Amino acid sequence: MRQLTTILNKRHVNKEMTTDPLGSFKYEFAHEVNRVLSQLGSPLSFNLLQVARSPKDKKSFGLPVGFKAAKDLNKKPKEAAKLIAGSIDLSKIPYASKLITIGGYLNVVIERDALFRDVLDLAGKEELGKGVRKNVTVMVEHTSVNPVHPLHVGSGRNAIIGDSFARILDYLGWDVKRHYLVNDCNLQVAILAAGRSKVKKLKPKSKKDHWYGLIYAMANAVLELWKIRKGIAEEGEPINEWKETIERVRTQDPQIAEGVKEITEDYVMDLLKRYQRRDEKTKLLFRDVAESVLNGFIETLRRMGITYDQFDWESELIWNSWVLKALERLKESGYLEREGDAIYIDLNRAVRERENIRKVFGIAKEHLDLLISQEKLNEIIPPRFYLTRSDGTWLYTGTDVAYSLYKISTNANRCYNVIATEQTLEQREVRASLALMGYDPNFLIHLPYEMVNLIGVKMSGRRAVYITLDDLLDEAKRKVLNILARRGIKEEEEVDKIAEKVAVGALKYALINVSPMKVVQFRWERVLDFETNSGPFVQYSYTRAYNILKKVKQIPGTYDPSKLKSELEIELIYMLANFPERIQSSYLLMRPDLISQYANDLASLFNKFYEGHPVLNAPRDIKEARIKLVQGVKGVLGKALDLIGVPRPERM
RNA sequence: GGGCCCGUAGCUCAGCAUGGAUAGAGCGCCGGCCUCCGGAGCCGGAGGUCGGGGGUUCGAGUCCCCCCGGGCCCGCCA
Repeated sequence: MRQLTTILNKRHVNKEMTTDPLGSFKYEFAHEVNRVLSQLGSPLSFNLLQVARSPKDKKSFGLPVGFKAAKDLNKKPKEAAKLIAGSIDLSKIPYASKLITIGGYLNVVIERDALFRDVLDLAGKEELGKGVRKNVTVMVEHTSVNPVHPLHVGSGRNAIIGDSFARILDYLGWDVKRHYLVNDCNLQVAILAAGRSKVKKLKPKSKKDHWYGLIYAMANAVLELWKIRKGIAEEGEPINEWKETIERVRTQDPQIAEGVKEITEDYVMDLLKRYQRRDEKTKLLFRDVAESVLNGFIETLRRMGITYDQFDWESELIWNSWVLKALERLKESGYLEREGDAIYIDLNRAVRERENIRKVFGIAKEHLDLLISQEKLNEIIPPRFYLTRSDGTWLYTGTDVAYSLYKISTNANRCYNVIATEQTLEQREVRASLALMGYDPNFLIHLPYEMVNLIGVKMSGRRAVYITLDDLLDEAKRKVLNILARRGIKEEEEVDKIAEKVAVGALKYALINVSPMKVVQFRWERVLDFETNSGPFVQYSYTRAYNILKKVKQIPGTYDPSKLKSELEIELIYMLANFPERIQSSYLLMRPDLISQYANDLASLFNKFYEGHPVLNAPRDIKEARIKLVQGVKGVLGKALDLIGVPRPERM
């Protein structure tokens, strides 16, 4: 966390401050206070985040310097604040007009008109909080769902968070490359391929990812039942659930239920082995399956406005010898071991011997000694990190290490991996592998998120029990169309476009608006609720601002910001002024939900303003100022929607 | 058993990186507002031992420790 503060205090170094008027005020204020404190011999220091708006007078910003410095200066809080105030040079602080002390607080009264003017200008140009182009490439890997069944709400959360985070990085000035790892070399795909091989003659009857999802469930059911008969099934594989799965598939597609039968484990493993060895016939089977499902994904994701710069195929990592390059480097490290054809990294030894590996797992030397003496090291760190199976096929872990090697060979400066929290340990193991290969493990940054809990249903891809994104989008769209019909928007083509935008907004907002570290409690109603705190609510406010501006012939060149003096107007502008800080937070904390929360708050405040503040019908001077305000709100609201990937409708 | 995460209003969630100046939204419930830029809106009301207990501090929802409850991980699955 110390690191975070350091970043925040360095923010003034680049030119971004020019797009963050309030931030530059806060920074210089804290900086000036720090200067005086050190002059007075106090080691205390403040950062810009601590500068808070005064809830008392509403027009000043303050720091609790008196309370904090009381001891150092050997004075009461009030006197300490006054003493510090005496040496503050206001000319060093932009937008500062007056210094006051309230108890132990040292407050600066802001030059409101100047601040408002700068904020509104930047907001209107949609440049508030925008970073300068850095000419540094950053990679974001997200979605990367196994191509075995359609995208459901869980995978949707990944894609939406990942896409939003990429948009935030882009706005802040990085060149973002969005990558999708197509996992086509694992057991799940092999099971699907095995199923497909049993019904070669069938042609897809529905959207391909949905259709293949049925084959996948059927293949799983048949395989598990076979395992149960052979007595090699894992515990907790109840025969009934698999029979139910077969019936579920039968009701949707009897041909699949009839066609897919008798799949053995040996058959699946053999297929996988052949594919990884690039057997041409097997390749045709796997690629056809994986590409079909992936194309279904792409269609859905595209509908949601989520696109990628590159799709990286796991199989290519094997065939183009990235896995072998990784093995070579790991061999050089001396920690690569082998047990028959199963290859693994001796993590236990690596952790004991290598400081950089301990660092990846967050274990200090002293802690390590304690763990070793208590024989508890293996409880914390799995002793072996397997990369291949004993039949020589690559595990996901192995190709993931190779993938990391590939990533670091690009010109990217770092890579965010948007991956569920359940893979935290695996992500550390991969980072450790990167370190053993001689690279900086911090190149990879795990952006973790929790799962989606479908209330009342236990989702299972293997059993074809899930809510698909396609179904959610369609259902939301139906509801929007109903509302639009009542609102009298008739042009058919436009109605469809609007409904699509609103449906997408509703779904994306519902999945992004929770902190990534919390499990989303998902209900259909949540996506279909278009009231306050929803995507459509924010979109609605946006269209209100948009349509006011549309009726304005010309945005005034000059205006008087002091005409904006009602409490709501002032609050609105301060909220706009906070946007850059919000973006910074959401970047540093890897939390796109902070943007959606902000968008909702801004929309809500704007609606209140809208209710009681005529714009077009106001007297000329007030009208000019309010138009600038509306333009600023529209700009920031629009940009916030962009950052969370929610479309901007113009009517709805 | 060990590690990580979560616990704030009936429900779903902000607020915790910055300890500070009177704990916030939405949904649901109760009651109001469409001659006026779009009512997917606005206004008002009821509703809280911030999981519990210690500690640090002038001050703790926020920091530290212990405990309780829930989730995830500890696979030659991904």
